[in-house]
Amino acid sequence: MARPLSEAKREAILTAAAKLVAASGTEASTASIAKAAGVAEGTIFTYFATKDNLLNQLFLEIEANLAKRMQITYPANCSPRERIWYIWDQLIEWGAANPTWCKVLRQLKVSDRITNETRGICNALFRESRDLVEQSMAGHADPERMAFYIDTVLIGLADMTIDVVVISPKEQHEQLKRASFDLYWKGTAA
Amino acid sequence: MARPLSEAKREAILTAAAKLVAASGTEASTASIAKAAGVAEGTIFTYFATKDNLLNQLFLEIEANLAKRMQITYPANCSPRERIWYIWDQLIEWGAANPTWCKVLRQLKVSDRITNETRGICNALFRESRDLVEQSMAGHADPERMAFYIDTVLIGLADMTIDVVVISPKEQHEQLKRASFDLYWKGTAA
Amino acid sequence: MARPLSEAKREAILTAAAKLVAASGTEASTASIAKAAGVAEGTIFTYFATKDNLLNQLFLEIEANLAKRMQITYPANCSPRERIWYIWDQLIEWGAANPTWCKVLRQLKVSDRITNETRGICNALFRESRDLVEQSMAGHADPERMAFYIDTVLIGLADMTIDVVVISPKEQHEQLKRASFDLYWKGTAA
Amino acid sequence: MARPLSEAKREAILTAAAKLVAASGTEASTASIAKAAGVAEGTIFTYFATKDNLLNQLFLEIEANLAKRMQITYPANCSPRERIWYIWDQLIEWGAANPTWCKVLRQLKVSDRITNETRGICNALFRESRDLVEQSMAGHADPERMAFYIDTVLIGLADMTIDVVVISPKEQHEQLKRASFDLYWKGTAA
DNA sequence: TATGAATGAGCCTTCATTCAT
DNA sequence: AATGAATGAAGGCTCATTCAT
Repeated sequence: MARPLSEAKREAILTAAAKLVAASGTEASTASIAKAAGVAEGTIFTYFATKDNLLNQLFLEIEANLAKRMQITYPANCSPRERIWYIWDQLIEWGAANPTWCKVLRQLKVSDRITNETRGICNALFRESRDLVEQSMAGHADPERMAFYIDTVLIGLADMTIDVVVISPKEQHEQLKRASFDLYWKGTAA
Repeated sequence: MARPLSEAKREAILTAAAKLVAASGTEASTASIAKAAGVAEGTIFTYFATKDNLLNQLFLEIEANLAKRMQITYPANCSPRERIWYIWDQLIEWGAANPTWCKVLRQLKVSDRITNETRGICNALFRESRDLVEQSMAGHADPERMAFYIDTVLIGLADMTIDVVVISPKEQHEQLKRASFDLYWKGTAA
Repeated sequence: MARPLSEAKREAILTAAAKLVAASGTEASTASIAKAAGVAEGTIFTYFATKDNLLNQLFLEIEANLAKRMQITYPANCSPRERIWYIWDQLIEWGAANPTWCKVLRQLKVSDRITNETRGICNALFRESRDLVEQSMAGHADPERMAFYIDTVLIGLADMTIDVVVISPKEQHEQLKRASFDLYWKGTAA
Repeated sequence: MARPLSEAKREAILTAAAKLVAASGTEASTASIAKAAGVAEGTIFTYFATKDNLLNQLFLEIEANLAKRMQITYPANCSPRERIWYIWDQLIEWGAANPTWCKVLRQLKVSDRITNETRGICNALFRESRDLVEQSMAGHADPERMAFYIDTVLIGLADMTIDVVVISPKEQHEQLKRASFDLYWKGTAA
């Protein structure tokens, strides 16, 4: 079969799925997703072979969007600390701007319906950004702890911050962003 | 009284539920839980009125267990830093010793089947420990950021650490515990 | 097994069953009946082998009670019309006094859980009264229609009357009883 | 549109439901109805939202069918007695021709699964016929007893007659119809 | 005997997926 | 390609009945 006709329809399905998975997790039914997307129940299956496939694609799409946001061209003469700050800023702003996607990620990250293959692809998406972070952290943090600081703490702390930002009044956002960045930078100092 | 309700059976059901929810989330079927518990399908409902009730009780039971572990009597002449270290140590050790429960918590925390009432009760369970932490952090961290540091970061960072500890070889545990504690303590310094 | 110890308990179960069957038909659960009777769920089955057995006994008991009420010693020098009137009066008064039992009969008469054997026994209970009625009607009604008048119409018309009486204010009872008796007597005249 | 909802399938389900409800009352399972209708278990629920809904629709459909049969155009110069006779004739013939439906009505009339709304709609269906009956009875019966004669006795007596007709050999039908009509007409005379 | 926990078949309903239109 | 009716395997839960206490 050729590529399905309507990219718009595919997006509509993914958008609807995001809304419903954010609210109810993977238990959101395909029928409810179809309805929210304004398409017929069967149409979902011409764009996604199975529900699991839809969930994996949704996960992938959101992660890809975030990964793209992380691909930053740093200003010239930028200190390592500033670089990390840029990354940090992008992460939090992305989360604040896309709270539904954040919820989806939280739901899907713990679901066994997301395959290891999908998870692998996502990791690859962030490889480049990750390496840039590692370079920026090189002179700052203990090399032995580097993997822990980057692969576990960075995203995790940002996630937490986003969670709080999303439910806080706007005037506190900047301050929270600062607090969490400080925590990260000072905490990871050798 | 006829056969009394068996606490052992209740525990068997909760244990089976923990194992299956850890793996598959709330989609674990009551039938599969019953089977894993070595109990008839109907028996589940003499101990728990509904599946949601079972999930909430499971959540509560695990949180209560953790809360109990947090109730620490500090050694005399203990510095604030050492107090936080004791807390930290308990958290990570609990997680390392109960990886299944950790997974269950992660699954259930994002599920809308856990009621607000249940969440409220759990918060209350940790109130005392939380206040002790706040006292210990009083001279150390910026008061304005205290809530963020304690309510969001402390548990979150510990969770992350546990996740890593659980999948790491034993000889790295101590080192990971140190790394994450350092991160927390240094990061939260005013 | 000897006769169960407590006749009172048996009656309690039947009374509870009557109340619940009147309201919900045979779908009333044995558990709900046990609860209403103030006995344990299992106890029902030491008095009645199965639920169907309980229902049949209930039917039988109520019919027997009604049959007993029908065994009338007529006043001397009583005209046929007056005899039928006595019967009629007893029927309606019994129904007005026992609305729950009436509802139970209506439910159980259409249920296939009441066996033919039970129905046969009930018919036998009314044999004597029936024959008295037939004698009284002998000079009044067309013999060819007698069976229809007695076996079908008499009870049926009385049932209807009872239904109306039960939901009517007391001051209309006498008048309704008269209306339906007139209908029967005049209608069956040859 | 994809496959349209099939009126034939809807009828098949209702027909199967009628057969099984006639025999076993509302305890007839949806699975057994689906099987008897030659349809998948789930299909029942694309035609009827719930089992209760199916039962109510079934009741409604049968009552509507009967109501339609009651809408009679009387021959010109027809005496009141003859009019009632026409009604009577239609009622009994309908019952004799549709014994299963009669049983269904008897089962459902006593079930609390039939809502008051459904009962109200059914009453409305018969309003017109009822008024015609009242006009025909106007010079014949005591006005004070009119409601009782029409709303309670007419249908009730017809039901009884049908019950007997259904189990009687064909050559007795006419005679039974006559007997019950005579009973009604003579019995209701002022 | 009385109790009520235990059982597992069965109930109504939902749901991912298929397929006729 | 799009539709939504059709399917039948689960799913959560109920219930008559059994049986350990």
